[in-house]
Amino acid sequence: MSGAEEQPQGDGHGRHGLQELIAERREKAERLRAADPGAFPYAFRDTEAIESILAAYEHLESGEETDKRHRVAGRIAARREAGKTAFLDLIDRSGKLQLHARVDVLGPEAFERLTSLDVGDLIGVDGAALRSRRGEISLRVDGFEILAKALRPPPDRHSGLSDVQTRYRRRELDLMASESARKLFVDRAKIISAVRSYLDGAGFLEVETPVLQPLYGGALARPFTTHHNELDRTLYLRIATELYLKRLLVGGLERVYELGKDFRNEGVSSKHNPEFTMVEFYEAYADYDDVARRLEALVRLAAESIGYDGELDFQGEWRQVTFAGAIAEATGIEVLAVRGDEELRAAILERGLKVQTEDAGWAQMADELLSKFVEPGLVQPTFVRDYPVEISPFSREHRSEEGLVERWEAFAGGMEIANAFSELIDPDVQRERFEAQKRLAELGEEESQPYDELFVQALEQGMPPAGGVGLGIDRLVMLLTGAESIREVVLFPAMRE
RNA sequence: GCCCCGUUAGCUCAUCUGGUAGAGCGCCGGACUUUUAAUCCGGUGGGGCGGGUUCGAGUCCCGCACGGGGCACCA
Repeated sequence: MSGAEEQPQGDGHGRHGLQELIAERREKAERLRAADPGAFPYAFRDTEAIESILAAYEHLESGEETDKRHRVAGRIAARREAGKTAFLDLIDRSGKLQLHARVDVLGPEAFERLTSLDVGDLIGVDGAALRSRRGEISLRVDGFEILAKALRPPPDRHSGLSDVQTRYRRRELDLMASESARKLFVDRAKIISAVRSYLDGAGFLEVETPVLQPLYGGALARPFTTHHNELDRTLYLRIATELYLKRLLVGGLERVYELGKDFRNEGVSSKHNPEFTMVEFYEAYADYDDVARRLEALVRLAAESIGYDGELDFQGEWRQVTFAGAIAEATGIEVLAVRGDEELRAAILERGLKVQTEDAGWAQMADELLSKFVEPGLVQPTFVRDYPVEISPFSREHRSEEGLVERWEAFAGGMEIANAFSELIDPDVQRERFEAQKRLAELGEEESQPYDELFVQALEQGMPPAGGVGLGIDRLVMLLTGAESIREVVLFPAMRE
């Protein structure tokens, strides 16, 4: 909001701009304080959620009144006056309830005080349930307290906020104006709760590992860099929790998960926010097929938790395709038959596919073929399995396919939502993978893995065979709520200044 | 980083080729004891920022900021 709010001096015109609206509301607040030192109490207790009141009186006939008293608190969303009676709409997190104010119930002074409130003000109400003649469940106002004055007018109550800029930067306005926005973030909370509930129920231990890390790792991405003054050292905001969680398996915690923010210093888009929420879970004595079953069960539970009834089918086992097979089906290129930079480049150019072939190795090109020509078509939940080793530095070699690793990525709605491996547990192979990443770094690859000696030493202590999964929570929420942009499911998404 | 589009009242939107910027909601005053986008009468508020062309710019030109979509990178 602009801070440049100059007052036109003493010319008497220009009366109802924003400054004048605020001034009017401020004067009203002052009058309320002056008239009643007890105005704006510090608490209003023993309220019920509007949702539960609505549910309790479903059976009432139109025009029927009760003497059952309830207390609710919330924001005034609308006001309809009709002489000596008035209706107010009150909203709380759970819903909207109509209030019926009558001068014969409240007396003229309180009635005047109530009807002179502004849309946006917060009140607490005490009253009896009824269903109005027009059929709406309501509360007759027997008493009320003004809890807070809104000095600024709320967004339009019919059309709400449609300017996305304001919706994201001023999420509080979006939430107060839009029931669907409120519902989305309630759903997000339910989904996260379902994820925890599944993992807790399956014997996984929730843990917390460092966000500030001396060395970043566990994914291929550029980090945010920061500095600790007292220790005088560079620290990185984590890009993944992978390496620390695997060290916990070495330590014997056997089943662990962490749900929290990762940070990647890369572009923003409708599917990417620089800080995003990820859950990673690791299971000792399991492989990538075992954890695929877990992901299916976890997502199914999350979908049920919000009553998902969309197009995607999360029942049963999801479809499975192989990395190479999916690419062959979509492009006609058998990537495993042209396993060299030049050979694959030639095959791509021959078909005239729009793929970055300059300065790109076999694995990068193959991965781009997948994300460009396969991923958008993966609408129903699908596992793509058995990736090339070059782009999977922490994944265990495939038990039967040369040059591949036991890794899958899960896709749904044309978007990647999860990534998993049979974890690499052999320290010597892990050293070689780090060496290979180091060579890539020397060639200028910015997203290569730094060598993590402590991690390798941990593997040298003996790590159990394990399956591990990373699931993007924001994308899961997008999928289950039908949101088209990650900014819709993140309360305060990253924006330019 | 590149390309295209957008930015007008507190909110949602209009404004033909350049010529005094309109509406609904809101707000203020009045009427109304079952309204729900309540209604009726009267009043009220404005061109993202910086330059340029022109007698005159919301409108044409240049630059900037922010947003949206696409491309590139990524989960």
